[in-house]
Amino acid sequence: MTSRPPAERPKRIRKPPQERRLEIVRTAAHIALAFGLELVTLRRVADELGVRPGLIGHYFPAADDLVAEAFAYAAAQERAALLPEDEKTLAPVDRIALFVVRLTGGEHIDLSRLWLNARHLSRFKQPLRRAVAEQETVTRTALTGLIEEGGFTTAAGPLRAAVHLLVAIDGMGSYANTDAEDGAALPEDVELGELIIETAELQLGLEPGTLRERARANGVG
Amino acid sequence: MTSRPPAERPKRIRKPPQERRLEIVRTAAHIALAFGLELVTLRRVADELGVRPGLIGHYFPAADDLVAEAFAYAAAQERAALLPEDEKTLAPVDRIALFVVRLTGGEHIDLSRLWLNARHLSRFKQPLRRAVAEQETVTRTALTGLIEEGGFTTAAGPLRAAVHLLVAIDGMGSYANTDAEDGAALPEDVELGELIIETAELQLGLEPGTLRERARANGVG
DNA sequence: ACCTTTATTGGTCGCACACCCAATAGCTGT
DNA sequence: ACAGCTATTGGGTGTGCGACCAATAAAGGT
Repeated sequence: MTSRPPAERPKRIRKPPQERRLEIVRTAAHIALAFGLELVTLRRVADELGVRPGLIGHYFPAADDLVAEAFAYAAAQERAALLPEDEKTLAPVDRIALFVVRLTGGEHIDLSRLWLNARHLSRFKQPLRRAVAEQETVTRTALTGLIEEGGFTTAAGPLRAAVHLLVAIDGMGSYANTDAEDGAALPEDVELGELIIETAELQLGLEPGTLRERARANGVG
Repeated sequence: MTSRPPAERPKRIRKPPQERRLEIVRTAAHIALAFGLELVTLRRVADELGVRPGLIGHYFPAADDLVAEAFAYAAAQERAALLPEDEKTLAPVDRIALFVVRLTGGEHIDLSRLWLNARHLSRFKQPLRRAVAEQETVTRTALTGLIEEGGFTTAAGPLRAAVHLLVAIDGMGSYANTDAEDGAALPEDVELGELIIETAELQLGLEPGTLRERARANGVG
């Protein structure tokens, strides 16, 4: 028993660049969601993927670009889940209802964390700042379009109504890392999600309760 | 000329612990405001202060505590600037007007950045999370008190009105790092500060324009 | 079958960080 | 004037990071 099996050379798996690249971005997005964008590091992604760090550096010579792409990937997925393409047949009020109710449902807490993360980190990383601005614009445009299309009675036009709502959503997201144990940030009878829905109904000139009702009618909530 | 002047021993200045400690926290708060909380590091603070890193470690054996105190210090100063003690004689509506108008005036952009920074970083640092919750509570309590005292006609009580407003403010703060160059995050005719003031007036049952007017009447704006 | 291309490895370098510890020197009370 | 306390220094350890590079091996074209 003097000879050990020869150190098990890791079989080298070579993939088409496009595929490998996607794999890397997906993994990075997963890390970003679960642990935060600052942990999207060449080493970390490589570990998760079972390859060597140098390989990640080969695809992303500047690590900041990977961070930005990871965020963009996750954010795009999120939007697809909140405003699915296959719901385009629904009335605007229904789509908005689903959007808001899903968003405040509590399952998107990790997404809120990610956005908060990105908004802060974009202070230091220009590529990420760019990606955040892009994702913002896409969502704002989509929401503004829905409001226009729905013919709501807004106080100052669809765009401003959309921004009002998005600001409220980001405000709620600011509390995503607040732990109830650390001094009870909010009295428990104040539910942030409720406030967002109130804001939406206020901005769109809807009767209180309309959005939840529309969402429930479409099987959410 | 073989002998150089003996390497100029840095004169060792010994200060009373309390004073030194305050000095350290002040310096840390300054760094946090100017460069971000992640740059509040033992080395960095020591450099700024002209001492050796070990000294900072002597006062703050856990670096996270310094970060938390730096934030708390800056946040407390901010509140003192937005809701000064010596304005307690003013009517609640005036104090709230000054609070909101000062906040949206654009000079507090670095404070918004700091809050965003802290809200995100508190995900990883428990002492900071605690400090954020504390500062939040103090501000919310003060604002709720003002709303109560002012006898406004709120839709759902002073606390909820206060939270509505604070969420909107945090939402605006989310955009503190958005650079106009990176894809024009917002159409320029949408002024976030305006939206906050609108929200405040809406939540407090005030005529549009009231808050700016009250602020101007008190010499701000 | 060989040859070119390049995806992938393995390792190095320099940097910044928190944390720890022994030696030193300024201050205070006696 | 002296002694004790401790604020302050100087240096060392270990970690994780991005960037860089030469060597290697898998795939594809001819």
